[in-house]
Amino acid sequence: MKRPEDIAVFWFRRDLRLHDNRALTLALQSGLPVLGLFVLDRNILDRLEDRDDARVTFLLRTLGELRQALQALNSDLLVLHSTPDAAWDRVTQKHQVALAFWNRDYEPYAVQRDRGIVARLQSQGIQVQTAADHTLMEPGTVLKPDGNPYTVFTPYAKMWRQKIREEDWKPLSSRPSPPGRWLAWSSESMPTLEDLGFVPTRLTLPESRIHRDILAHYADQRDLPAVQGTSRLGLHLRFGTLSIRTLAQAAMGVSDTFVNELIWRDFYQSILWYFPHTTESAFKPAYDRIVWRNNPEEFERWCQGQTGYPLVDAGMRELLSTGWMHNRVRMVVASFLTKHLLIDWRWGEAWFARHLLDFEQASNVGGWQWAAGCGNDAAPYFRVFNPYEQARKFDPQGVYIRRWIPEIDTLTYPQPIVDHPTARNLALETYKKALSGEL
DNA sequence: TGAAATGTTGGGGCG
DNA sequence: ACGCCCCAACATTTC
Repeated sequence: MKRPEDIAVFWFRRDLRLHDNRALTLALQSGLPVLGLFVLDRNILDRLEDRDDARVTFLLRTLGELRQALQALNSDLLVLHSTPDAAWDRVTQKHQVALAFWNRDYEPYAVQRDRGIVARLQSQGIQVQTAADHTLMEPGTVLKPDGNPYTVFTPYAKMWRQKIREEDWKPLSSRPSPPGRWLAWSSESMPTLEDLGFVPTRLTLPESRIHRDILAHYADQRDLPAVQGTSRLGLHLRFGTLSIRTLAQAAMGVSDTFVNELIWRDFYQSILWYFPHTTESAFKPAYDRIVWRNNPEEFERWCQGQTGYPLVDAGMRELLSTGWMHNRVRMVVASFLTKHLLIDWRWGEAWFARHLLDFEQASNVGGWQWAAGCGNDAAPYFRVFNPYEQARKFDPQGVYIRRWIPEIDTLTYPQPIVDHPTARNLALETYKKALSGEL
């Protein structure tokens, strides 16, 4: 009987591509035949609220493409629907695994999951190697001179720009040297959407193309929700169908404003890595004393785009209709929920997490805490967006608003849910109370 | 990556 | 010509 061959396993997670993939390149350089693995994680999928969650459609479509690409190389992609622990047990029982590779993930759930898998594999004598791939400067590489993490963006960005080197933002050459080889085999079939209990989304999924003209005009156009002035690539960065380095290379020297947004992305990854409790509680503890009104009917009207504030409703309807919302409008609706309606930012964070195709936990939590005023380097609490002013400034012709609220000029459009000056003053009072210590 | 309130300035109408 | 008032425009402070 032939002795089974030592193999390497590459665990795909949020890096669903073959090119410019750091840990995958390491795996292919190991000299061992590489088996590609993806786990449809029950811990995650079972908690999704919507059976037509567009991200599951996207995920399965992408896995299908990845699988085809590997089949063209006389290999395959092993896709298992289970918990990561059980999936790895199955892989190590079937194959003689000597090495395991993956790219690091900085979210609290992923950190805990990976810690468990590392222990499990090491106890079986399997060596684990990880790499930095998801960010340009991964958490831990941009620190204050005293070694502590930055909590304010501006000095972080300054240090980020000082520290970054060409190898941090240049994509890897598409052909690793040595070329490496994939394990020659054929897997059982891949689970379908139906197998997982999901149905196809009705939403249109964005492409991963980088438009150079959008980058070139980014600084001037990014705040206009009626215009296609932003990259809309978040979904692809989240699943790794677009390499962050490919995007950075396109933006470097073209749009400093856009690069700044990539720094915000790294910044929030670092914040979540060093302060994982911020998914649950305010970065600034005093803000956990805010007495939210948390009116469920008002929350529902916010969710459905029925607040009677045109810019807010346009944004919330855009989110439900497309799985995406313009960033300027994200700030407006977040300010409105937390300040005008005095609803806990976690409610809004959860709604965005459920509906945004480009949902990224670090950016979502960071952004919501920023808007609520309770985050690191946040907007001061007294900075209350006026939805009418924001519309006047950024949608002066009302093009965006009319696109999403065709009934704007009819009687069917609701009256404002709250009066702006009244709501503003109540928000200021409520925040002030929480911060002054009285209750 | 704000908006409102308050303060200052300067031009024009008018007695 | 001058002082006074009004108010828009801009600047500063406050929330």
